[in-house]
Amino acid sequence: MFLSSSSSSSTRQPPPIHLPFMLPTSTVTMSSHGRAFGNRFVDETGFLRLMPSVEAPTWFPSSSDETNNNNNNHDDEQVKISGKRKGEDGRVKGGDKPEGKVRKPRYAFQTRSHVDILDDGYRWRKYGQKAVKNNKFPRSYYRCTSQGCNVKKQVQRLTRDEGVVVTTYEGVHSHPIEKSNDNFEHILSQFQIYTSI
DNA sequence: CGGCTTTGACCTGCGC
DNA sequence: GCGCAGGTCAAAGCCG
Repeated sequence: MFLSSSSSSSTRQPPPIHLPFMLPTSTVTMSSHGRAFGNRFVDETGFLRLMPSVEAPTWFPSSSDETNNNNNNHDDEQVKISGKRKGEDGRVKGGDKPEGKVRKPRYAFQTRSHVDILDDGYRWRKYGQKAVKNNKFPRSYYRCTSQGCNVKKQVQRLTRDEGVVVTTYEGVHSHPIEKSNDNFEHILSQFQIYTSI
């Protein structure tokens, strides 16, 4: 089908970009080892910036989408919340897990890079890929491989700006980060290298 | 051989 | 009610 840029198939993983943040529990202070980014994470010119959804956690209320039109300043290529389903027979299909109606908060941000996989220090397993309407790049779905950790993330590249990757996290890790990655300066410099090409 | 990716099928919610 | 789009499952295949 469609390959999402250089990252797929032939060789397993391209050199990943390391993102040392921990998932926030309530608001959006992304932090890594005590280092807070706040929402001045970077911007337009830049490599990394928070999506509006991040700054407004009410983006995904428990009951489907009643408020998802509040913050519709995402582009047409927004990361859209939807999909809700009740499992029957305990089998889960489509949508997300049947953990009642409580939807886990999602946090989305953009990065400018030519690789899709942002290595945030956790181990992820890909469980799906879907073509998205109005987007020539597919969206990839990942789940944290750590036992008992239900965190998921979606990765999608924008059609309009192929250099931009939108990553959406859902849930909070229930375990410590698996790889050590502090040195955020180094990481930022990586982004600069990527963007300045 | 185990872990991971790929990919088609399936399920659900939403809009018309 | 129907069709579409998004999200997940699971079998098969690949790779280290």
